[in-house]
Amino acid sequence: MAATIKDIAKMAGVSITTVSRALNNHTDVNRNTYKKIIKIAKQLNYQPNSSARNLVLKKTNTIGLVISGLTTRSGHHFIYDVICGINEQAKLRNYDVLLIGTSTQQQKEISFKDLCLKRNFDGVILAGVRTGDPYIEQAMQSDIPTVIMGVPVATAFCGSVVTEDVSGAFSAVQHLIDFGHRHILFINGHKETVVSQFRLEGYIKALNKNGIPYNDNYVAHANFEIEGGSQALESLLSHNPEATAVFCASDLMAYGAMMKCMELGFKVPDDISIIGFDGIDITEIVKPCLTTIYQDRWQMGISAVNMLLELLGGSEGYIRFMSPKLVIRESTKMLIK
Amino acid sequence: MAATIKDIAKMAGVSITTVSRALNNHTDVNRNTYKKIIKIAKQLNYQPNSSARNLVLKKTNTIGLVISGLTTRSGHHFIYDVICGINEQAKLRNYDVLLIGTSTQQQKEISFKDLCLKRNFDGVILAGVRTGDPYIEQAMQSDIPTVIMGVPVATAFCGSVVTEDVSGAFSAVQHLIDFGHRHILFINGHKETVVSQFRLEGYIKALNKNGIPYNDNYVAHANFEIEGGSQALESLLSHNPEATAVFCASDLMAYGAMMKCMELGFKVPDDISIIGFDGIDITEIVKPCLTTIYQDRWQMGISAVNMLLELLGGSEGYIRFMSPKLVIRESTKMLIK
DNA sequence: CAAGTAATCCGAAACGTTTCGGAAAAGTGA
DNA sequence: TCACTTTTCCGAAACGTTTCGGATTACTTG
Repeated sequence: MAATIKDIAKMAGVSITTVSRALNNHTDVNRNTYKKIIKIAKQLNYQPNSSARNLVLKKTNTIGLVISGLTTRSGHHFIYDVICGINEQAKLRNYDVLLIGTSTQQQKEISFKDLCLKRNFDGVILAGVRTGDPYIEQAMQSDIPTVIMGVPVATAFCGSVVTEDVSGAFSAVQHLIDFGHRHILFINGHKETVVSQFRLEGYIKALNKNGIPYNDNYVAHANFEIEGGSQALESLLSHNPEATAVFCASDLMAYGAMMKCMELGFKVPDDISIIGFDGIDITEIVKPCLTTIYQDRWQMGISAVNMLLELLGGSEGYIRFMSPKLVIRESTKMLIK
Repeated sequence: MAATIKDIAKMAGVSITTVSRALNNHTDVNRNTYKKIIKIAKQLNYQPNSSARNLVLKKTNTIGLVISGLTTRSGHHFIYDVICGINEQAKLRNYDVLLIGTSTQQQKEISFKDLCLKRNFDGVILAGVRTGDPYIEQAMQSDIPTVIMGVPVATAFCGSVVTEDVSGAFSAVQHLIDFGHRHILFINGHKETVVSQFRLEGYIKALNKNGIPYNDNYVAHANFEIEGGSQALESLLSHNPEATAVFCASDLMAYGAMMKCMELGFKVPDDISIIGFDGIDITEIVKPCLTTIYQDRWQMGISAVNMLLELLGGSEGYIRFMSPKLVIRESTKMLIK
């Protein structure tokens, strides 16, 4: 069906070796035969068979993008941009991206190494994993170049890109404190996720720095989604009516919290200030616009690809920290005593 | 490095033929040698080299997911779910998904056929294309099994899954009419997209059916995004202050319109009813919750994969219509005279 | 003109599979 | 025991590339 190198060789009256060398721009092929070969290749609409190529080159130019929890509802707000960034950058660097959705459950059914080996990935980017997910350990122990997103690890073949969650959370809380708030609730993500502990750390740090005692009753764990934020807020507020501000570990939870506030008759930001985390696009749009800690997800994707290519080039893994940025909008307000 | 079939053959003391046959569960291999081979394979953590396999089998078990405009802002609200559906279903049917972002521009740089040939896709799902995009024609003319999303075409190797935009738009407008509205604005998507013409058709149909004259000044074209909806509404409303309802060809534009309404001092739905299209997740959440025409994007992804596999099985392409559903929420209201 | 060098080319092996066409060994029935 | 089948195995070719190691031819240069 499709034209092969043999067809070209036959038509050009040369050996397949010469065709291969011409097509790959090697030096020792005559200018004229080169031209002839290129012309025939064009004419036959020749495209090299990648399977054959990969086989002999032992390189697929494909990176596996393994995403755990790809299909969780609302996941798109965060991971989509990462995917786009990866996709763009990979294309730029001449790599293809093979998308593989997985889950904590499925990770138990097929090992990370098997998953990758079977597909001959040159390297893989692993995202969406939670603490305790098998693939984290397995990736670190395998010799497949891998960059893990969101989990700070570094080995010979394994790097990571993570946001500075501690400082992000810190600046969120500091912002609220700067606005005069002292009773600050914290709706964190689920415990099994690495970022949650860091964000808690940042929360506590900011409190400490400002001489505000940490109160365990002020923090709740939810699932990063709207409903979770909504429920958590209701519970937290009923036990701590003195609170005037809440820091949410995701924008979606922040919206959930905000809706619940309105439902309960509190105005945002007049009665209660709310700050989110992520900087998803609707924060710029839905009123009141959400003050948040913005993560450049697109750039995270780009960085991941770049790091992976460094690993492929032989360098050791490291941790790339991305600093999130405080974006002040309408959902936080100076506290009036 | 990685174990090959040869290694197993050597260890088991049999030929590679036998190993291959055992691994592929052929019948003519002795029960005991079979067991021995399987055991050694496990022990060596053998995974077949897919490049070699693809080469001889002339089949990659990979489908190309070619998405034009993957990286457009806010695109995630729609396409993400489609991707997830495709991903899940492909995995279920034992196919891998290779993601390729493209654009109208890039389509001019490399032909659809070359793009696919180079990667040895078994088949392709093409999404996000606009009328006039080169890949539509090229896909239809190539012999690569392809399903196109959103463009109703059908050839021997080419099918499509599309939503019934006409009836979707019709029921949106009918809903507004049922609520007593007669002056109904329409903020459509850009003209270059296929769905836009169908939605306009549905809009007009509903008007006609109810004896309402069509007014060209009532319809504007925008870019499917928030800002577009916002601008379009302002312009439309300033010229047609008698309007009491607006139908938007995307939820995002509906939100843009809604924001602008609020800004202009109109209440939604009290002063103006708004209905969107798509049913993205925030329509359930952001107040007032948006009445909309819901498209099951996940199911569209699944259907696309299923159709592609039918094409791969040798059947002819056809058009799969998905019916969108009217979901009545808070942004539309009975008109009080 | 001889000898050395540069420019072009090619044969064959290799990559890791699958599979065709048989061959050897073992079992069957008379 | 013989002729036949069945069971179990294997050699070799093929898939479409790349590349090593040389071979041929043409060009220099003194």
